[in-house]
Amino acid sequence: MAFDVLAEARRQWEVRHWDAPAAMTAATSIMRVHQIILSRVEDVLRPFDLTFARYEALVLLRFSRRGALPLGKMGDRLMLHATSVTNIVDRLERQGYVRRVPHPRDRRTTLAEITEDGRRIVGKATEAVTATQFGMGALDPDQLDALTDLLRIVRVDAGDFPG
Amino acid sequence: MAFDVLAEARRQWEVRHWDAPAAMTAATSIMRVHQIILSRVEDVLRPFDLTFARYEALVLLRFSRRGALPLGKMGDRLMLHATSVTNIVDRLERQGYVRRVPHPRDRRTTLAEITEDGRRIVGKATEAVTATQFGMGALDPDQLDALTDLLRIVRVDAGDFPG
DNA sequence: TCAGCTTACTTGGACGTCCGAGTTTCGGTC
DNA sequence: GACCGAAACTCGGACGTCCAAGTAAGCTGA
Repeated sequence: MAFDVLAEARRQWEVRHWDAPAAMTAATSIMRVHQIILSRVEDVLRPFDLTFARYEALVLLRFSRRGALPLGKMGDRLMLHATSVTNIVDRLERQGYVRRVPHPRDRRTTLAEITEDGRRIVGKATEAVTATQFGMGALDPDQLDALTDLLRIVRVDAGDFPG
Repeated sequence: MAFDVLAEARRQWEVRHWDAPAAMTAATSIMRVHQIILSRVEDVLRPFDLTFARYEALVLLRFSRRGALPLGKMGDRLMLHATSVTNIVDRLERQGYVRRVPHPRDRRTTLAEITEDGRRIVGKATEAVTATQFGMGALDPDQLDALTDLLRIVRVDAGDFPG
């Protein structure tokens, strides 16, 4: 592509005097960069037979004290619906990276526990992903933090946390 | 949620001396804000029976000179695979917002043409979406542009356009 | 104690995205 | 003029996400 399609979209938007061109452009940029990062990270994860969603879930379990968390808590931390967590844990379990374990005291609750294979793969996958800087190698650390700070404002506004 | 799960993830990441914590946090923030924006915009679009993807496609056709574009060109502009465009045009056509028209000279090519209904709905939908500032009302225009500028660097790096 | 509300997870279905593979058509080359 | 690679689109399948609805289990209060 020889030109910036988002800049062109904004130009058209402004020519027609439509509202909120800056917000439109920023939102569309987010959509596009999301797509870029996801694509780059998943290219690197593919040899491990992992997607970004499953990789994140494994990292979460790897970081937890006992290597196990209730599915509901996983949904809170990953900010996913319960159904998405069920789906992800299903697949990870089929791959042998995770095991479903009943909660010792609450029979409603299921724990997902990372296996030895899971620990091994998350280590290797992390090496590969960090080597690509999560697809954001074009930004220096200050720019990355500036970006994170701007995005935090949107997250607070959405009620992710008090701020 | 009473705390910033991404800040907590970064803390854990750094405690273990894993690499590229700033990139990890920025990438994860993008993922989350993408989800927030998409959810907010689609909430507003739901009454029109549109998704963001289909809305964007309609806007693109609305902006085009003849109200019609080859599917391939739509894919370039929207940065989507050909199969995604086929899917979106299928649905828009079923809704009566778009019509498939054969290309006058190249029989391989199909044009998607916006209908009168399509023009009407895109106007109404745009009013609704801009009223919500594309879910980014928490940022002022300067911050939106700063965000767009940072994201542009990633897009150029990914080869979206020469820069 | 037990009825009713809440919590935790699963199921079924819709949607958008991608990939790989296939069909039709175009166009340049020999 | 025929061949062969390239271009444009479609099809089938996988995946992740969401929503609505359903089931099982815990909890609360009269």
